[in-house]
Amino acid sequence: MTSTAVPPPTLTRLPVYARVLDELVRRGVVTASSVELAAAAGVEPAQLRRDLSHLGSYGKRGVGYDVAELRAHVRGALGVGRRRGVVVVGVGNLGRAVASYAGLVPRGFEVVALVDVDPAVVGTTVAGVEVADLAELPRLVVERDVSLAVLTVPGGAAQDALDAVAASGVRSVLSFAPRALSVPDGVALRSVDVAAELQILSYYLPPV
Amino acid sequence: MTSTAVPPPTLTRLPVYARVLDELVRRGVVTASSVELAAAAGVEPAQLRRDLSHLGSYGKRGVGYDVAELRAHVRGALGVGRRRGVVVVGVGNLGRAVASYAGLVPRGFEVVALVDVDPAVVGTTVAGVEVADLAELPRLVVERDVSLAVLTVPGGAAQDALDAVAASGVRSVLSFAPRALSVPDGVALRSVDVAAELQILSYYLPPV
DNA sequence: GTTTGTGAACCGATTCACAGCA
DNA sequence: TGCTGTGAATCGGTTCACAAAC
Repeated sequence: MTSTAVPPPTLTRLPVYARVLDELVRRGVVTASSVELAAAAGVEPAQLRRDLSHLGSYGKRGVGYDVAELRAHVRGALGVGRRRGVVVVGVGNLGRAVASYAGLVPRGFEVVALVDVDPAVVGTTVAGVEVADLAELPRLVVERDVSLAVLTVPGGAAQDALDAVAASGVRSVLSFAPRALSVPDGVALRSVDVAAELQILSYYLPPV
Repeated sequence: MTSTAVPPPTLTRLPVYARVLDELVRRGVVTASSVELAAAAGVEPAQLRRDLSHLGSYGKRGVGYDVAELRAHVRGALGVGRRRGVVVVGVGNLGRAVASYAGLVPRGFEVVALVDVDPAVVGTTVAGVEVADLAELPRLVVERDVSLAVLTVPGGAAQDALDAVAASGVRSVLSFAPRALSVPDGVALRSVDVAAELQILSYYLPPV
């Protein structure tokens, strides 16, 4: 099976596999079976084999997978081959935390721009990047080769922020705002809602 | 259909419905149909009706749903009827952002404890709460009635942190660490991985 | 008339189990 | 022999479409 579209559930697991393969490369492991990889990733072996089959046929029967080769293919499928510029929209506590997050660089992401609408924040420097006004966004996106946006604005500002980043040419957006957003054409949006995650976990707590 | 187990996909949508219903209550809306609710939540009407049917039968045919009543049932199903104490484990940038996040209180969550292992951080105050040593966790969980933990520790410390919160009696955990974690018995774990989200979004970017 | 709640059909992902290859 | 890749079976969620209820 060659690279036709990857099913969404598989896509969400690819970063996990990429992380596992990174670790194996770091430890100098050359070959790994689906059983070993699946155990490290926390999935079933059949699931992992099916997932990988959507990318191509990179294993050897009786042997397993070449770790370095497989990692290259997983990375290739995710499009994380090269550095990606990220703009953080909304420089509050969460925006600052994202801008300072050390886990991005090793995965190929670099926060190259920060924007906000608050004059008290614009002009300050966070994680080595000067905060610009939201109006500068279209220019920054072009000049600094921004591929992705992270929205860390209050819920009420999220739709405007999404429209603004879309208008400036960014097509992939990660939102932390607790809102259902109307997604402009051609834009890929993923959302993380911390309060919602806690509410989901509350379901499993013993009742009152 | 009465409240047997709620399917996981439905469970992830309930917080969205809760938010929509909050907004309608705020605007003084008394009744809403599945079509209206679904549009506000960004799902299909049939999906919403099926989801709600897992909670019980609270609509009136020809009329729709009583907004206040439905909200009470959704909240009840999520177990967000009353305030829940939260401990934040790991007081770095992200931990501070979570502790300061204004979106938690309106949804019934209160950060009542912060712990870290770094002596430079222990003893400082963040968002009105003094940071304690990780060793204090079992005592704090009991004394401050902690129901949920948020792990904002480096990846390498995540498994230990999870084991520690589980040992101290917390059964619901939200982790921000980019690791596959082995989950202790009886613990519900959800994970948010910001770098993984960006990698998933990278898939949709134009190739190199 | 309107709208819910739900069987039934559909669709897609997961899992099984084994043929095929190293 | 050992392990992959994948048809086939299975499982579960989504969507359709309509009878029942208001």
